[in-house]
Order: sequence, then structure tokens, then C-alpha cells
Amino acid sequence: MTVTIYDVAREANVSMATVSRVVNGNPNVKPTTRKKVLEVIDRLHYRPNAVARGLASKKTTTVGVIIPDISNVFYAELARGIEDIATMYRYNIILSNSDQNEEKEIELLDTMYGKQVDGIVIMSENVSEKILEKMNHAPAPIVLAGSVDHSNTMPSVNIDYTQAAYEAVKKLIDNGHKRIAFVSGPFTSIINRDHKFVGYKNALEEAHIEFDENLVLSAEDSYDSGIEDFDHVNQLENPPTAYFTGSDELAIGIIHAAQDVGKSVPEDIEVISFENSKLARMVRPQLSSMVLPLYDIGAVAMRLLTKIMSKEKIDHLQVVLPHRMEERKSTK
Amino acid sequence: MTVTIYDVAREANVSMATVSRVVNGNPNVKPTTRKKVLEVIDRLHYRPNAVARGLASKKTTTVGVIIPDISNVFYAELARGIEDIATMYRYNIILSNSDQNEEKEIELLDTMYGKQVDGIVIMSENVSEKILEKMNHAPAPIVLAGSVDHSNTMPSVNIDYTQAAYEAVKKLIDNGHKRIAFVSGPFTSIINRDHKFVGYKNALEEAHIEFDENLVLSAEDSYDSGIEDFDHVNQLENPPTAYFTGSDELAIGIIHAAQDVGKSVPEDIEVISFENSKLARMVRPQLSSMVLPLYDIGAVAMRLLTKIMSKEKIDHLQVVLPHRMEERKSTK
DNA sequence: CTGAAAGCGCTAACAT
DNA sequence: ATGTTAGCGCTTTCAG
Repeated sequence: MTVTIYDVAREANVSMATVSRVVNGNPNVKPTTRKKVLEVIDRLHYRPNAVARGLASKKTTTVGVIIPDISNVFYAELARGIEDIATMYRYNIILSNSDQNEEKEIELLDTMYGKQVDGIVIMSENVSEKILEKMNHAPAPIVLAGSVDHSNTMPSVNIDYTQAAYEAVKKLIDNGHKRIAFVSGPFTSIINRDHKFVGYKNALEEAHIEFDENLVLSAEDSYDSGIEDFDHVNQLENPPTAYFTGSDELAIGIIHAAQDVGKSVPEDIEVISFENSKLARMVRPQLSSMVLPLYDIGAVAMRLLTKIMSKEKIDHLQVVLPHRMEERKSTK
Repeated sequence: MTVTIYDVAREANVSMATVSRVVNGNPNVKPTTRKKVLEVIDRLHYRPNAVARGLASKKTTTVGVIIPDISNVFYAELARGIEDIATMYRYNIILSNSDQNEEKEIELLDTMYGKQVDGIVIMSENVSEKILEKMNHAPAPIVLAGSVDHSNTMPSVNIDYTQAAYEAVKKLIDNGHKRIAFVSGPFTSIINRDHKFVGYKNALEEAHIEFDENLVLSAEDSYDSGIEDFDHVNQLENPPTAYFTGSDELAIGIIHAAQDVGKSVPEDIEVISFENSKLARMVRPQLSSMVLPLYDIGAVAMRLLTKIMSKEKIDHLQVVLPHRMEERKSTK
């Protein structure tokens, strides 16, 4: 029923090898034969079977992508960066959600290995020893996107989160604030706990501002969480006058909660988020934000992977992209 | 280097067939043999090669998903619905972005057929004849998610867009409005042009409100477009007092633009969007919205596909999900 | 309950 | 420039 390379060969009076050659653009084919074969391919509507090809060549031209949750803009942006570059290099993507669950991540790695992907791009907020171990025995190359591993041994693409956080907080300090809250996503995330948080503390320390643990909140990375966090911290006898948040949603929650108690932004309190998604421009006041270039991280990660897959020499397996701040209306 | 089914067979002193049976959970294996084989599999870290399996069995347990743009929350939500159900039925997903481009869609269909996917879920705002033709000759079943084809012949999952739009506009009419704008995404989308728009007109007609084409705007489905549209239509000598928008972003743009000229929502103008994404709750005033259950549409579409793939009998190939309105603060 | 053997559709030496 | 021939690793009759 389905037409195979053999059918084409027979109809064109050539061998399978020749058909294979023209299909794969091998130059060692006489133009006339090529034309003849192409004609038959067209007439028979022949379409190469990628599975058979994969088995024979041990290459599937598909890469696995494991991210926490595609329905989250944050990760979706990353996925799009990955996909665009993958397409550019003729790879397809097998996309799976891990929900930040270690067990699922391991399971997914296994099924992707089983599917013989040529490589994997993974984003994980907490690369455990177990997973690291698993990745080190991977049959295909892996690169981390927007994720760090303790060992700092895996190929990866990130920005300097510590420095970026430092700069954001410094901006707030420069604007005269002494009481600056850090409203973060979960501290189970290495980047939140060991990078952004450190940057926050560095900035305070440099300015000789005493660290107050009451001003550090770590919960979910959501709008509602932002509202709760504001309500909570605003009840302190000496509430913060500025907020540095781990995400746009958190910042918006903070702002709305503040407005609800009659405070205005940026007059009464200033807010800087760490993300700069499309959302940042779609709220009033528009969010000042430390830009996390998710799309670029995804794109560069995929590009790095293609290089590794084709065994090109690479000088820096750990890529650190530049960052910048987008100042809008939630700061003065 | 890699361990194959043959290695396991040899080590366990059984045939490949037996190993295959235990791997695939075939009950026709003596418990002791099964145990022995399992032990060897574990010891050798054997992992079945899905590509070889796919070639032999003609099933890949992967389905293709074609959507316009994963970085758009709208489609990302759909993708998540698809993926969750796919995972539940042990399928993996090959995800690709079409950018609403017919040529790309056709290309993607072809590469997915080539990769021997067991089925495809596709969202396309404009299912052209050419694509329909292509899908009708597909080697694997296809279901449309949140998309309609003229012929209404493809398996699909949708809501009754016309009715939903009608209800939204009726609500506005019931609130006393006579000048109601329809701010839509592109009319190249069948759903916008032949469904939502019709619902809008039906509601007006029923209420004997004269249709005014100046109140119908069709452009991009974006925040900025909403701002522009408001500025444009608000300059009419008899500007609208209510807006029915094709998406949340459009609604937010409208609201912000209105606020910028000193109008307040919902006091001066009322707005209802058609979408109800997470965004709807994250702006002030919170958006009243006709719910487009993207996640469910994706999930049901995938479920439908699993049924078709396993050749189950299905009574309704065209599924119409219920819809509902979420009334919040942008309407009285 | 188990084994032997024939493919699945293609690539990749190796010949010619 | 083209053909021959082994596989790739697994499933699936068909026997027994």
C-alpha cells in the first residue's frame, strides 16, 4: 500500500541505493538519472520513511525538549526559541512537560532516550544529583536552558542571575530605598535561592543596609501569591517601600494589592520584576523589569546543541548571555 | 555498545521473541522466565529502541501537534491540554509552530507523515481547500482542535462560537447599549468571520439595532491593536459605549486606551472579551469574558484522536463543548 | 509457553 | 556513476 524506496527503484529502473542517493542529495548521481528518479518519486507520491531511516542511520533528526509547563508563558517563550532554531536546522521537537517533578523528568529522559532523540534541551529549576547522574550516562547530548547544575559541568545557557538581581536591587537602593523586599518564587529553585537571592543580599550589603529576613518571601510564582505577599509584608511595623520580585506575575500582584490599600506605584512604592514578559507592558503602571531573555536562551541552547550533535569544537560549553534592565513606570 | 534485545535473549538463554513478549507485557510467558528476563534487562540496563519497534510494528506512539504559535498563551493552553491526555495514553508529542502559514502547515504535515506519527492534532484558523485535500489523503488520522473546516467533515473539537458571541453581545444589549463595537482578530480566521461575527450580527438584529460597519474592526489579535482600535473608533461622532472583543489582549488594550482618555470601565464603557485566559483576572478592572476552554478543547481533541487511532466506534466526530460566560468587573 | 525466521524501509560500506 | 548486500533492533506470524 505505502510506496517504498524499493517501488521507486523498480519503476525507475535503478537500484535502491541510487534512489537513496537522490533523496539524500548525494551529488554522485548523473543528472539524467536523478531527473528520472525524481519524476518517479513525484508520480508515486513517494515519501521517505523517517523511522526506517532512523533505524538504519542511527539519527532521527528529532530532539527532546523537557520543560516544566508549556502553558506558562515563561516556558512557552523558551520553547519557541528552541523550536525556531530546531526548525532552522531541520530538527523536530518532542515536547514534554515535567511539572518540575524529578520523577517525571527521569521518566521523560528515559522515554526520549528510547525514542533515540539526537539530543535534548532541558529546563529544570532544580537539577538533582540523580538527574545529573542520569544525564551523564545519556546516549545523546544534553544542554540545560535557563537552568544551572551545582557541578556546573553540563552544557548550559543562562544569564548571570546574581549580577542581574544585584543590579535591579541596586537601582532601588539608588532611588533612595532602605526597606526593599525580595518577593521570590520557590527557593527549591537553585536560581532563586543561590543566585537572585545572593544578588539581592550583595546589593544590600554593599549599601550597608541591614538584611531583614522578614522582607524575603518565597512562595509560588503567581499573581495571587504576589497579592498575599504584599498583604503580609505590608503589615510589618516598618513595611517595605520597594519590591524586587522574581517574576512579572508576582510584581503585578504586588502592585494591585498595593493599589487596593490606596498606595500608588511608583509614588509610594517602587517595583522591579525579573522577567519582562509581554505582560510587563500590558498592565498599568507598566512594569520596570530585569529582562530574562527566555527566547534567546532557548534559541542559543538549541544552537549549542546542534553544534554538539555535529561534533563541532566548542570553546564555551557554559554560555552566559548578557542581560539588561527595562525601565518603565513602576519605578521612578 | 548499546544493548539490544538480542543481548538480553542470549544472557537469559531465551529467544528474542520471549524477551519481546516480556517487554510488551504479553501474558504468554511463564512467570519464572519472565522473572529471569526481567533480571537480565535490569542488569544490562536494556532499553527498547522505539525506532526499531516503530519500524517493525508500524506504530510510533507519537502524535504530531501543529499549532500557530506556542509562545502565545492562547495556543500554549491548548497544547498543554493535548499533551496531558497524550501522556495519559502514553503518546509523545512532536510539536511544531505553523505561524498560521499555509505553506508551513503543509510542510509540517508532510514531515510528520514522514516521521510516521500515529495521528495529528492541528489548530488552524483557516483550513484551506488545499490543506483539507492533504488531510483527506493522510496516512494517519487527524483531528482539528479549536478550528473549523468549511466542509465540516473532519473530526474536530470546538464550542459553538456563533452562539457564544451572540450571548456576549446580548448581555451588552441587555445592559442597555445600542452602540456596540466588535473588535476582532483577523477575518482570515473562519471562526472570526463566519462565527463570532455572525453571532454579533444576530444579537443586534434580534434587538433591532442597526448594524454599523464602522463599529467592526478586524486586525491583529494584540494589545497594541486594541489600543489603536479604541482610538480609532472613539473618534466617531457617535462612538460605541460597549465593546465585544475577540481576545483578552484586545480587551485590555481597549480598556487602557479608554482610561487614557478619561473614560472609566465599566461606568462609561463596558467590555466583554472572548477568551478568558489567566490574564483576565490580572488586570484592573478584571475582565468579563466569554470562556474559550482551550485546555479542554485540546484535551478532548487528543482523547478523540486516541479513540480514532485505536479504531473505536465514535458517534460524534464533530464535538461541540459547552461554553459559559465569566462576569467580572468590566461589565456592570 | 517458547523459538525460528521473515521482514519493516532504509543507509552505508563495498564492489564494479 | 551505480548496484549489491548487509544489517539497524524489533515485532510477528507460524510451528511446535
